[in-house]
Amino acid sequence: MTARTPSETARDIPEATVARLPVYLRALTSLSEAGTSTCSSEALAASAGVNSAMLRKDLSYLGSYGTRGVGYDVDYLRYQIAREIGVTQDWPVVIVGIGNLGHALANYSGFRSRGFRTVALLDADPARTGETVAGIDVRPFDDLEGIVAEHGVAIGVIATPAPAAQAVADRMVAAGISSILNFAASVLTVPAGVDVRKVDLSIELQILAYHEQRKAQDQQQEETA
Amino acid sequence: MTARTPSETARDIPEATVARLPVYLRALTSLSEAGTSTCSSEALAASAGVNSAMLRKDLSYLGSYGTRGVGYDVDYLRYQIAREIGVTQDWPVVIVGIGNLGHALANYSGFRSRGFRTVALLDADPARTGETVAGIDVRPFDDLEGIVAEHGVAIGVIATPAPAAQAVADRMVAAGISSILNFAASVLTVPAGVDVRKVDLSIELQILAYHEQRKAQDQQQEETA
DNA sequence: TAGATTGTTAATCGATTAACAATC
DNA sequence: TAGATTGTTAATCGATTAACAATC
Repeated sequence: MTARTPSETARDIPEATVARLPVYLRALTSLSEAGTSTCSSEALAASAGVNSAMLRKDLSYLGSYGTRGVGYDVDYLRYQIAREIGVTQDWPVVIVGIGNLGHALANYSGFRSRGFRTVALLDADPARTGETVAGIDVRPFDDLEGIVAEHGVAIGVIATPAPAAQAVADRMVAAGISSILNFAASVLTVPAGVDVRKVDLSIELQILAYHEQRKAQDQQQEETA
Repeated sequence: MTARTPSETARDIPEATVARLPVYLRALTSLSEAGTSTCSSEALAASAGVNSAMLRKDLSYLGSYGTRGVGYDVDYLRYQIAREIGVTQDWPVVIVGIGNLGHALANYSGFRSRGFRTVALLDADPARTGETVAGIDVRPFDDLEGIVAEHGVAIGVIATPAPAAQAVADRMVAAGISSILNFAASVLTVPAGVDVRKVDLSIELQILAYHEQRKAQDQQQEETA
C-alpha cells in the first residue's frame, strides 16, 4: 500500500488484463512458430480465445504496438508482452513437497520454456531426500533459507499436503520469498506485500459439477414444458 | 441459451459466487471436523479467506440458512452448499493422458473425498496401457466412448500434451461429455453447451512474476526518491 | 429488553463490449 | 483515394463493499 507517483500509476494494469497477458504471449509464440509474422487483433483474439475488443483494450494498457490498417508484428508484440510480464529473463523457483504432484511439477517442461528455472526441490521427509527428480536432487526442507539466499529466489511453489502448507509458507516468507503458488488445499495467511495464487483441482471440478447439474435441471424443465 | 422461466431465473447464481461455494464448503468441512457446530459469517469468512459481507451476499443467493443473532449451523449449511453445487452424490470422471500430471491426478485423494470418482484412466500410448495407477488400469484411449456410455460420464479431464488436447476434447464431446477440465497448454474450441475450465501452471507463475517485477520496480523508485 | 448477527439495499468499483474516429 | 484495422471513448454489465433494518 505504498503511495504511487503519477509515473507509476501510468503503468498500472488491471488485474484481469494481467491474467490474460500470458495467454496472449502463448498465442503469439504459436503464431511465430507457425511462421506468421503479422496478425490482426481479430486473428490473435481468436487464437487466444477472447473477443477482439477486449484484446485491443488489454494491449492499450501496455502502449501502442500495432499499426492501423495492418495489425501487429508478431515477434515485436511477443517481446513487448514478455517484457511487461517480466519473463524476458528467468526466475529461479523452489518447489516444496515432492509427492505425486511435486514430481509432475518438477518434470513440467512448460516452466523452463516460459521464464522459470527450478533451482531446488525440497521435502521434509528424509525418505525422499537424496532421490533425483527431473535431474534435480531432492534436498531437506531445512535447506530452504540457504537456497533462497544463494539463488535470490522470489517465487515458491507449495505442493505439500494441506496441513503442512501454512508452516511452509511462513518459512518461505521469512526466508525472503514474496510470491507463492499454492497447490495445497488450504487457505494461506501471509503478510501484506506477499502474493499468493492458489490452484485447486477439486474446486475446478466442483465448479464444473455445478454447471453440469444446472444443465440436467434445465433439460428436465424442457421435457416437462 | 435456452429461454428461462421465472422459477429457473430465481436459481441463477453469479459466476463469481459459484466459484467461491467450493471454498466455503471446504471451510465448513474443516470447522465440522474440528467439532464446531455453529459459526458466524465473520468466522466462516475468515476461514475461507474472504470478507464477511461478500460471504453473506453469496449465501443469500442460495436461500436463508442462517439465524440472526446466532449465525449458521455448520453441518446444515455444509449440506445446503453441497446440494447446491451438486456434490451430494459422486460424479464419474475420466482422465485422459497418464503422464506425470495424469499420474498425480489419478492419485489425488481430494477428488474422491469431494464428490468425484475416477472411473477410467485412458492413454493413447500402447506402452502405457496395461499399467495400473492408483489401483486403476490404464486403458486405450479408444475405449472412451464405451466407458462414457457405461458409466454416464459427464466430466472429462485432459492431461495430455498440448498438441493432442483438441482432438481429445472433440472425441469427449462426441461421446457425450459436456464438461472438461483442461490441463493442457492449449485453447480448446467446443460447441455451445459444453463447459471448459482451464488450469495452466505456467500462466499462474507468470502472473506472480508480473507482480514480483512490479514490487522490484516500486522498491527502486523508493530508493531513488 | 439488550446484544448479536443475518439478509438486503444502495453505492462503488472494476471489467467487458460496441462503436467509431484516427490513421495506416 | 479506398479499404482495413487500431486505439479509445462511452455505455453496459457484473462484482464487491459498507451500512443498516430486520430479527433472533
